[in-house]
Order: sequence, then C-alpha cells, then structure tokens
Amino acid sequence: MNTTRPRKRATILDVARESGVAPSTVSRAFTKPGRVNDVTREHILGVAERLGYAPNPMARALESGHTNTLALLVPDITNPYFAGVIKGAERAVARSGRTLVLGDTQESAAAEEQLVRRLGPAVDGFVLSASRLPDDGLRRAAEVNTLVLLNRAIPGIASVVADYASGTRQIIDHLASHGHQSAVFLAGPPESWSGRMRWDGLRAAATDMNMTVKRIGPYAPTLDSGPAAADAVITSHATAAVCHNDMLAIGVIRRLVERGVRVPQDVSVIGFDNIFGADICTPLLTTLAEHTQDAGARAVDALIHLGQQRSRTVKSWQLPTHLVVRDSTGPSRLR
Amino acid sequence: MNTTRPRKRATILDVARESGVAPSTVSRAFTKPGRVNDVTREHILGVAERLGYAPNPMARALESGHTNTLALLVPDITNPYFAGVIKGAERAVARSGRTLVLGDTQESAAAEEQLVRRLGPAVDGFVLSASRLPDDGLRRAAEVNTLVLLNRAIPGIASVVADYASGTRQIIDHLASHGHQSAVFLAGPPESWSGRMRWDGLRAAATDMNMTVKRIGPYAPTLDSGPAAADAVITSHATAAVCHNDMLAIGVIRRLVERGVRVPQDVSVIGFDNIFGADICTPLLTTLAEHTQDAGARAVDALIHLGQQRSRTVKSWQLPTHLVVRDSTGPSRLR
DNA sequence: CAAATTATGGCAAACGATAGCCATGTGATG
DNA sequence: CATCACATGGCTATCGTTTGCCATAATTTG
Repeated sequence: MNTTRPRKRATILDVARESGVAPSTVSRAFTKPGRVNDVTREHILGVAERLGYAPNPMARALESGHTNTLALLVPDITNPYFAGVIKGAERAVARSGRTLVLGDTQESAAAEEQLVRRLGPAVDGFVLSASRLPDDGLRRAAEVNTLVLLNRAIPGIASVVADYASGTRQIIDHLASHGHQSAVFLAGPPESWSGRMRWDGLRAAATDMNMTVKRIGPYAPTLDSGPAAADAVITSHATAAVCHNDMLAIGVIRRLVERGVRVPQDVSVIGFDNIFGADICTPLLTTLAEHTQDAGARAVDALIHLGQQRSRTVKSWQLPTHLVVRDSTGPSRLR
Repeated sequence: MNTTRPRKRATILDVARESGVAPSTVSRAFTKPGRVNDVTREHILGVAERLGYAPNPMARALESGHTNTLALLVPDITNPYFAGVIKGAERAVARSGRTLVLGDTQESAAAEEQLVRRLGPAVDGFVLSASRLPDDGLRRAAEVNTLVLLNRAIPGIASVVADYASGTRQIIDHLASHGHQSAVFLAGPPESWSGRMRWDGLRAAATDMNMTVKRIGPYAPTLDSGPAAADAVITSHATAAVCHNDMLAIGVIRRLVERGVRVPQDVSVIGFDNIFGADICTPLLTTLAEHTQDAGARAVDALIHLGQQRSRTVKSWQLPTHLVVRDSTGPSRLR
C-alpha cells in the first residue's frame, strides 16, 4: 500500500503570513506572552493550532545555544536496576519541558566515551549513571560538557550517590540482630565504584558490631553467576551472604535451594537494589533499596540547575537507602 | 568547589580560519571526501582534531532537514516488557549512527499525542510501541511524521507485530495436550490492541480444538490486579487461566497459592511476554515469548528504511512467537 | 596548441527561530 | 497642549552548517 511522504511542516513564516503579522511577533506570542497584545496572541495561537505548527527545536537551539535536551547514559538498559533511574530521569526531564536522549554504553568505557563525544554538541548535559570511565576520562569529559554523575563520585564533578554507609550499616545491624556473627560478601566487578563502596561500608559496619565479613569473588552481577557464587557460600560455611546485587542474589538463592540449602534457615541472603524481581522470587529477597527514581530525577534536576548558573559550584547529593526485609533473611543457624 | 563552565565549542569557522581555508571547504572535508584535495583534507582534519571540533548536529539538521535522530515512545519505561524493545531499538539506532530519543507516554493517549507533537520537528521519525492513540489520532500523526507501529496495526501505516495467531494456537495446543477442555482469559485494558488480538486468537484456536474459552475482566495488567483476577478464576472453576500478560499472571499465581489453590495441579496459568520475572517467580511461569529485542530493532530498521525512500510503500512485519513451557502449567485436574 | 574537461576552492544564500533595536500609536502626566 | 512613558509590532542580524553556483587552475583531448 502507498501513502505520501509526510508533508512539509509549517514554519513560523507560514503562521506569520497566515495571521498577517511578522515572524518575530509569532515567535514572541509563543515565548514571551506579555510582549504581545492578548488578542493578537490569541489569533496567532489559533492560526498556529490550525496549521499544526510546532516550533523547530533545532532552529531554536542554533540561536540560543542550548538544546533543551539532556542525555542519560546507562551501562545496560535491560538491567532492571536502571529502569527506575531511567523513569525518574524521564519524568524530571519531561517536567522541565526538555527532551531525554537515552544511551546504552554496553558496559564499555570506549562506547561511553564515543557516545559522549558524539552526543555532546546535541545536548545541554549528561547524566552518567554508573559510569565505566576512569577518573581522568571523566574529568576530560567534564571540560566540554556539563555533567552529573550517578553513583560515582570524584572531586570536582557533581554527583548523586546512594548512602551506602548507612545502607551497609542497616544490613549489618539486621544480620547482627539475628545473631549472625560473620558473613560473606559476594563481590561484583572490580571496576564497580558502588561495589567498592558497598564492601568498604560493610567492613566498617561489621567492625563496629564485632562481626567479621569476608569478601569472595568477583562475580558477574548476573543470574548466571549464581551457581558459582552459591557454591562458594556453601564452602565458606557462612551463615549469611551479602550479594553485590539482586540479580546475583536471586541466582545464588536458586542454586542454594537446588543444592538443598534452605534459605533463610541455613543461610540468609541479602541483595542490593531492590529490583522488581526481588519481590517475586522465592523466598522474597531481603535487599537494600535505593530510591532509583528519585536518584534519576535528582540527577537531572541537578544537571538542569548546573546548566543555569554562571559560575558553578559543584555539589554532591547523598540519597537515603533503606533495608527492605523480606523472607530471605532470618536467625543464624548457629545461634 | 568551583570549576569553570564548559568552554565554548569550536565551530567550523574556527577550523576554517585555523587551517586557512573557507568554511565550505571544511564542511566538504567532512561530508564529501572526494570533493576536496587529499592533502588539504588531511590538514583540515588534523586541525579539527586538535581543536576538538565536532559538527553541530543542530545546525546540520536545520540545513539538511533531517536530524539523524529517532524517537521511541513506550507506555511505561519501567514495565519490563519494554526493556527488550528499548534495548533492541537502541542497538539498531546506534548501529546506524543515529541517536535515540526515548519517551514515556505514561499510558496516556494525551501524553502520547503531545510528545509526538513536541518531538516531531526534532526527529526523523517515531516508533510507537503499543500506542494508546486511537486510529484516527495515529493517522493524523502519520501525516506529518514518518512512523512505525509496534504491536499495533492499522492500514496505511507501517507496523511490526507479534504473530499472536500462531502464539495463541500454541497456547491452546499446549493446554489441550494436557487435557484441558476449557480455559478463562483474564483480559487486560479494553483499549489494548494486543489484548484484542490475543483474545481473538485464543477464541479461534479454541474453536478449532473443540475447547471453550471465557473472557473475564478487564483487569489492569499489573501485579496488583492479581488478587481480583485470581478470585475470579477460582469462582469460575476453570482448570486453566490465560492472563493478559506476565505481570498479571504472576499476581494471579501468588494469590492462588495464598488461597490454597495449587499451581499447576489445580489450575494451570499462562502469561504473555516472557518478562524477566517469569523466570524467577514460583512456580516458573509458562508464557508466550515475543522477541522484543528483535521487534525493537526491526521497527527501527523499518523506520530508517522508510525515511530513505521517496515514494513509500507501507509494509508490515510479523514476528514469530514461541511458547516457553515452564512449571505453571500441567495436566488438567479433571482429566 | 587551442579547446574542453576536470579538480579544487571560495562566495553567498538558505534552513527556522530569536532578540536587539527602532518606529509607531496610545494614554497618562504636568 | 506638550511631554513622556509604555505598549505593540516590524526589521534585521545572527546562530553553525550545507549547497548551488561561480572562478580559477590544472589536466586532458583532438
């Protein structure tokens, strides 16, 4: 079947001609309502509506120098953890009347760098979520672009991070209250900034509570790594396993159950992230929740704010975390 | 802490001045390599590199009329079903050197329409996934925009849809092979095009197999609707429930189990979509899988293709579906 | 060797919208 | 009634890039 190709869009000139005013007046009717007579304005808006006119963002950008477009880069779009971040960012961006460009860096620093370079001139700034770029790569990117880091912190660049210090303390407290005296941490990728934070926090909190934690791994933060990680847990005789993230935790639980280890009676398992799946696996997963939507929104708001001030002050925000206790944790079998 | 605001980007004029040629020559050095002397070109490219010059996509778009940007609109970004679509689309877009703009329509036709209108001038085309727009709204949108529909079909507009006819047949065959003689369909939102296709397919396939299906609902396609839907299943005394999607199915199973109904011994449950969660709930969910990544990619490729031809031929693609049999279905208790 | 090509690069006009500046008309103020 | 302020709208340069057209030089052709 055939249809015609989309007809040419109406421009500000069409609207101007049709309503018998100058283009500049049409422009003002849209952008500075007070600057033009109300009845003229109504008329123009009517004509514009009838012609299906919408201002061309490209042309606007060319003149004003900013594009009203923000980019969000995530390592892997399908990872449910980022779904919340994306949603929050999208909301915040839409609320401000801007447009969101989404980029998937495929967990690769090279891809991320290239994306930043290519998208750079087309957007007003970037939110880099769980960036894979090394510190100096980030600094270089920040020279030409406005950017906000999400769950990554380096001096001189704005960032929004989850409060892992508190979060890991909550985890340790929870385990301690159930009589656990030691735990293993199943580590994620070594490059992961949040992974480092989680481990550091865990260790500090454990020391305070007279608990011991041991780190094993690294494991890929996926369901598939569950078996290897679970087997290591069994070997360790630990009563509690804290996993780098929920995906890994769910994989671990599945394998433990397969091998006849009961969760939580024999081993308690905790994850990080509180992804969608944590609420539907069996047993329901105890996990440290970040407010990912808030984080995404906050990062975007910060970016917008940053773009508006002349000489900028770099800030950082820390977002609360809270432990969602479900069914995968319980009293230590040694108690 | 203070940093300076990002420095101004180099323009084509800077490069031209610095390399002692006219701006047009610089432009050609980038866009039509054969049109300029090789040594001049090398020189220009060198200078450009040194200045960190990257062409401004906005200015380019203004002149050429196309933006190398495509938009993907989905009803709800956090819905895991769309994660695959987004990923596939993102890949395809990146592969073609273009940019993806992601929009969340919040399940609202009004929001969708507004988004199309606002984004329209800034993108070369749209992939509308599970569009909430009524048919004529869609036709109107197609007049000014190049667009491809995903899991929605109306004459005159290109589309990519899952093969629900085959899919529902697979479902019915599977149930029949387990001795089920009737089933209930827990319907989703009445506006849902795919919901209609699913129901139509189910009914046709059931007739062929001498089975009966009854539709109940509508229910919101979410976990939260599970209880209401599950209770209706119990009341119906059905031996099998086919749910509008996996979210609903998981919610239904949870409620059934709570009420002492065993799955699949007492009732078999089937979903649609094969979302991430289908593989981690208990029992693992039998569900009809669509190849969402392929679908996203295919839609994007179709869109790109569509944008390139002069007088266009509107095509439609049908993508295969396959039943993933897991643990939530089994023999009918009545057999 | 004249004529015709071809290669190469410059000039200037778009593309669509914005904003600074100016011109006109209106009503208020003294 | 002169002066002034303000409201309103037009004119025009501008943003960064592409592209059609022209000029010049170099090369080929007969």
